Amino acid sequence: MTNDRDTARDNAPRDASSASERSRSALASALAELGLAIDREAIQIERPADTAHGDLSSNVALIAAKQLKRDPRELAAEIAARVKTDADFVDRVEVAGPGFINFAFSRKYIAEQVKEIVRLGASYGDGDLGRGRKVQVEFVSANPTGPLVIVSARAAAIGAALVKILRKAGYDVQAEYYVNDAGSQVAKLGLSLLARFRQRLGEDVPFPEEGYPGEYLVEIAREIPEDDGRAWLALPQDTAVTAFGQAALEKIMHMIQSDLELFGVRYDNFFRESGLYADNEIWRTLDLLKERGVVYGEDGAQWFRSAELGDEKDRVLVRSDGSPTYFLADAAYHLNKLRRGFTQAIDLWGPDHHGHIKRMQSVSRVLGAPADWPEVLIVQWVRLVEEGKVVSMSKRGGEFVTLRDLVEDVGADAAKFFFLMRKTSAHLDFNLTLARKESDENPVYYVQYAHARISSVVAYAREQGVDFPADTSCVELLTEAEEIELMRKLVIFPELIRGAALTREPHFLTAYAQQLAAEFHRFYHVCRIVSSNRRLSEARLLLAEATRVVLAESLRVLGVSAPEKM
RNA sequence: GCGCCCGUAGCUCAGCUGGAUAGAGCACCAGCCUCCGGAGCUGGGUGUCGGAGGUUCGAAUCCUCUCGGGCGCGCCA
Repeated sequence: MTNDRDTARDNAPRDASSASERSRSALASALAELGLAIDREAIQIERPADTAHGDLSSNVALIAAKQLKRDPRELAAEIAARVKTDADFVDRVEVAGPGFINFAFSRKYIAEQVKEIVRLGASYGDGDLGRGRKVQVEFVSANPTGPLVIVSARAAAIGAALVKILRKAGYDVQAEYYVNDAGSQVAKLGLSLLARFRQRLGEDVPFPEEGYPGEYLVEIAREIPEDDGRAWLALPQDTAVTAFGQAALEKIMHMIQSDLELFGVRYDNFFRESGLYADNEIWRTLDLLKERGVVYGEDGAQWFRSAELGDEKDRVLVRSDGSPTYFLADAAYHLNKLRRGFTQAIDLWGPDHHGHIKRMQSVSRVLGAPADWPEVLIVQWVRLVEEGKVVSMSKRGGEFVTLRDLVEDVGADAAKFFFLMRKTSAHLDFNLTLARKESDENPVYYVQYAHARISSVVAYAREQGVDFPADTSCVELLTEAEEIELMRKLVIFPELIRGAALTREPHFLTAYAQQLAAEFHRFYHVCRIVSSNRRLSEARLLLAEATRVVLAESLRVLGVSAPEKM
């Protein structure tokens, strides 16, 4: 998946005061002094994996050495000698390894960041990457033919997290659910419910072969007022099926919405496919495609020339019986999105739909969309694993393990956190045994525990008369290795949000939350927060609070609660 | 046959768009509470990064081929 559309060539502004920009500027001046013409944006700044290599690192000397045919270490030394930095920012610039130039933040700089976190609170890490651009994330959009199942639960967790991450990164985001309430499955649903209703009346009727056999339709049949149902049965067959289909649809959509609510996932909009028919948007979309010369008739059907646009073959838009395909409806839907002004539409689809990406992008392109619009993320399958063994997801009567079953089993927090631990495109083994555990083995509790522990310590400190000081200069007293490591972990949070937004990958945040919790526990174990040394106590309290702020914000974007007590 | 995703420690997976000595959790073993929450901390790793070539100063990462697993290729949605 291309996810670099917001990188340098997109000219996304960066905070000039950010650490990487300050380092970039220092390197750019040094390079200019040496008469080396290197584009400022080509200077790569990265965060070394090993903290012994400093806080920021640049490989610019390695790149330049190649062009100049020079020894990289020698060149790096020349550049490093000319790098001018403020002692309030960096106190060490070193050459290491094959020719990296490493920057180590000064204690003062790191202390400033900690104060900044406490001052800003939840808005710490908010970025301007999106510059307020309108983007849409469409996710789940499961057909309203039954309750939400596990793969939809994963999509719900990922979509909701993505929405929050993108908002934090400065995008104007809309969360949308596309309701397929117009296709042939509504007729199947109608036939199924009609049969269930007649069965409820005691009639011995067979269940339709193509129907939805789930138990939920038996329950829905029971909920229909008997007089209504009988009246529908008296209608001509087609009309009766439609009536039952509509009734089933509304009940099921209601069920889906309450499942999503139970899971803590909110949408800004539920977009109904049927609206595209009511307003004739389907046919106007077809007309537009015809105008653009990409439609032809064959065998009585209307075809889209997708093969010429990168798809495997041409696709049917209108069947020979005159009815539109799902593909045409989807094209109309995406045209509708485009007209709503989204600079990017991010669609989360199941892996069984990956073959549709090319045709959806090419038809959108013809309708005026930019390249890679929509951007489709494939949410890979989930397997449930219990006691080391794969659990069958299907239950008796053609039902599947639902989102509701999962939430009732392990809780919404654990479910979401586990779904977000892997990258979206990777298969996920959901360890039910581990997710159920309320102990240290469970990563969700590990992170939440750190948050609760800090909340408790802050309360204890206040009881002891230690509170956040007005004069925060005491933070510079924090010099223990565990304190420094914790602070270093805290200050990368804004970059982490930016990275997760760019790559559309929430799993960076679950990993980060675990690492931050671990750094805090280490710090807590070694450094007593409330002690007889008042200034030091205040400093450590500020550090604990900064950690709490960042943990809470990480959990918030993941959709997981940050409890003060457990 | 063609296309997409995935092969990294016993298991489940990270690896930040090509960097420095490949990491984490789980499991297993051994330790640590007179003290702010022990749901915690510390120590313990002989990995053909599926395999083979290639590009590069540098490859788990990019390219080609190949083996294995999943999914898809409908006038269904």
